[in-house]
Amino acid sequence: MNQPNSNANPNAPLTKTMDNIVALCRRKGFVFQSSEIYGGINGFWDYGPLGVELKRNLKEAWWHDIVRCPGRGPDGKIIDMVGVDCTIIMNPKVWVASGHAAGFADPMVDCRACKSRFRADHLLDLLKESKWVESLVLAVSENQASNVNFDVAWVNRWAVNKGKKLAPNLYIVKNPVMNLPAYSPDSGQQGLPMNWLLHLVAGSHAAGKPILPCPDCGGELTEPRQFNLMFQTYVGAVQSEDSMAYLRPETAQGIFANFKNVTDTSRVKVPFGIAQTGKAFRNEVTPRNFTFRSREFEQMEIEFFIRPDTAKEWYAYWRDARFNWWKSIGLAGENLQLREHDKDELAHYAKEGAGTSDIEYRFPFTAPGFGELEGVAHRTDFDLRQHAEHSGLGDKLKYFDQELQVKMQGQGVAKEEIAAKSKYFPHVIEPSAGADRGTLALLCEAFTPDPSRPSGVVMKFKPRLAPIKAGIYPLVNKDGMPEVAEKLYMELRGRYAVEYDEKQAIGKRYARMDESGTPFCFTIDGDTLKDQTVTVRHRDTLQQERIGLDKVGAFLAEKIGG
RNA sequence: GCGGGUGUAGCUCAACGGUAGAGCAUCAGAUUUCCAAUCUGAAUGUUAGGGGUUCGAGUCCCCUCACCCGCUCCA
Repeated sequence: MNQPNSNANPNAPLTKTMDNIVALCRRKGFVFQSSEIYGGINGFWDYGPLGVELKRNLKEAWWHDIVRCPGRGPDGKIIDMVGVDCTIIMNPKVWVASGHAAGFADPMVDCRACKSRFRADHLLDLLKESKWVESLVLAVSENQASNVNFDVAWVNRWAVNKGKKLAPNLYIVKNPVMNLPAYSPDSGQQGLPMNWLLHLVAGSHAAGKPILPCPDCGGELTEPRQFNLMFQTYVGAVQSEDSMAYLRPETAQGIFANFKNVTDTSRVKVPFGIAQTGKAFRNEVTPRNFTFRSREFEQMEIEFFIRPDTAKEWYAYWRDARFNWWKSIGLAGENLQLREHDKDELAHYAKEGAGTSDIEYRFPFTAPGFGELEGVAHRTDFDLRQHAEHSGLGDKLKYFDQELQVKMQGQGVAKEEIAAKSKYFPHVIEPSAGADRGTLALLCEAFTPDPSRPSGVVMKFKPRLAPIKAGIYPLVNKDGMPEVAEKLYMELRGRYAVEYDEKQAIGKRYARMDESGTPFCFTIDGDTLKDQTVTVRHRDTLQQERIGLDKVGAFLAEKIGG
């Protein structure tokens, strides 16, 4: 975000940089820093009067299009979708079952010499790829048949030559004349020969404990430290180990935990989806890039439950449907892309699945790269199985597919087989979107510098998403115009977010509308009083037209849609 | 967490270690006939916060916080 700030020169045209977008968000009341008057708090953001409308519009569009009016699936049938609203704090066993309690805590090590940081569980892999280790292994293996019982003299020789350049902070480079002990597989060291070699050159014998050197410089690493991304809290007034709980790191588990409740009460049948919006919390190591990586954020998640053998088609369906949805709300240009994950970046539960893809937006701070808006993943039956096991419900958590049962009965399948196959754990396609990231993408997409306008910038939100749909203004604050404008405002405000303003010159009011992204202005002028028409001012084109005073509501309904 | 940088009114910036200011924006009144118009007036600061040096600190020193950049991390 360290882009040149065009505000430094008030005469220079505004540019589409993150600094300028953040400044507009602050100035117009889209986004504020949380607890700003106390100096803020890292990784937390508030939405102001305009921002809350924008984010609500995004979430409501999602809820409307996903839960109320989902389309037809790949099977041609109307999609079955219901919603839930689960608590942020759940029984801590949920996070043991989901794997978050263990998996969200990454042990990290730091290099004391060069200050690099690594994941402790990636250390060996990083070392194998390290330049100085490559050189060392080459030097050692060139000079003997076995890399197990090598001569320590060769290691010392490497240390004073190549090692000095490649790994300046390595133990044996700093202590090249030491008498190295004879490490061998029989001396109690565990693991691969690579390990012994690394422990040897890192001076493990001197430190009295097995330590590994820094992949970058060979320096001494700190003990692994836990970086737990889960927010902890306590339930009840007394804090103790027993009362410890977590703020959810994702909303998905509330859906899985309620799977049985929903199927028992709502008459949904596989394939069907459960949708939820809500806050989630992660102690990110580095909150960065405005609201993009916040520690408190809101998700819009669907868990779509399917027969395992239909995973491919449903995965493809949701991937494309979600991509098109983001297009439909205004992220239509080249800044939106769909990216299929490579196998090696898949989450543990998705390795065997039909795939994972990200819907990504090119934010000013990621450009020319992209940042994730939504992930669509085939989660297999991992979560339901985990909850079946950890809750003790076992097979009771399985879905009973009566349609399948009837079908198999018709085919004359054996009774035992029908009993076994008609109860199963459905697989899951999970489209998981970020509401705050979506809002941020809408803000970035809308931000359009325009030197020809007094405001210098116009926020081109689609009417459906715009925080304010229309401004209703008397051209001048007299001659009966305010009365007519106020009456129109009172008629419209029950249905639409509209604004009434009678102060200052009309040009100033239009300019403010450009910055808040209001797509239409209805201006009551002298002619209105004669022929009952008003001027419509279009934000994007600056063009004006006249329509009947009684047509304004229908005009908005048509333009906003939905 | 590590390293580097930044922090003065809503914004953009001034102020030699010696009384914190300007422009724009905002608000009020007047004016008015379609794009930040004009006139008059008003409000605005614990100089990020705390401590220290000094007769005196926005300015020098230390600590904390926040933000930015790089590293790291990112189910």
